[in-house]
Amino acid sequence: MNEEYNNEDLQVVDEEKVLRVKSTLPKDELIFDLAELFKVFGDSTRMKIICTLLEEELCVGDIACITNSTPSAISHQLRVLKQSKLVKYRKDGKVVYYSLDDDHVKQIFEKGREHIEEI
Amino acid sequence: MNEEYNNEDLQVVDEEKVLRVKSTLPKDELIFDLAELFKVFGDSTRMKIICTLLEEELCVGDIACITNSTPSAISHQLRVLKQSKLVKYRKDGKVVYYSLDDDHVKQIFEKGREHIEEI
DNA sequence: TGAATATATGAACAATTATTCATATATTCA
DNA sequence: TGAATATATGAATAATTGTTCATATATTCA
Repeated sequence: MNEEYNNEDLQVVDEEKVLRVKSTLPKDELIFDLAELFKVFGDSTRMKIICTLLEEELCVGDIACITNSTPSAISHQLRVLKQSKLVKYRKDGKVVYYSLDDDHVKQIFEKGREHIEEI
Repeated sequence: MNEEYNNEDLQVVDEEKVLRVKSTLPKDELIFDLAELFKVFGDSTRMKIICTLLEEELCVGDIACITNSTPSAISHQLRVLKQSKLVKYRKDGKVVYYSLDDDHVKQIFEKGREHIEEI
């Protein structure tokens, strides 16, 4: 943000409107968290991982195989998905199985798909 | 993607599963488009713009004022939102009014908020 | 215990991108 | 017509980020 810029330079078209909308805005923190959440969906590799996990629980190696990626790249991205509470995991010996954490992922995915397909 | 890496190096844990999930994956193009769509939601400035437009139609200058940003930055980001068909606009003289293009934006926003707030 | 395997992770590099600044375009109105 | 205003946009810069590579950790099993 340009620290020099002062919005008072603007001739606001509708000052009342501006004040009203400003007062209804969610807290900056929520807006930031929402952006961070959608950022996680905003990468092809992670979106592919999500698509595989929509089907069933899978281990890292299998996800890598299905998505034509490397286990390392997948592991890095699973970490991101984990941090956003989008996936959970269970360990079984050497193998770590990942699955979607809750139904929001599927719902967000579906809403996105609806938007894409209705254009 | 590492072109050298060959997934045949992996000892796939469950080959049948891999083939089954692989066959149900959406086309690469849809996955890519979905990631591109969510990428648009994945920026604080754009998320703020979306929040303002959830309330009502607004012109560029008013959005800039409400979000404490510059008209230039807002205009750049509105372009991105426009390209994803998330916002539409109408001109009225010098002023351009932007609004959300359809209800998907609100729905995606709400699903995201639900996820955030239920953690 | 030691080799093999699955996954995780840190550092580096390359690519993407948001903002700024300068400027261009479009519109109004005196 | 020309000044003022609203918006748009291109280029440059700074910051973020995804992948790779090397390596570390954890687990199994011979």
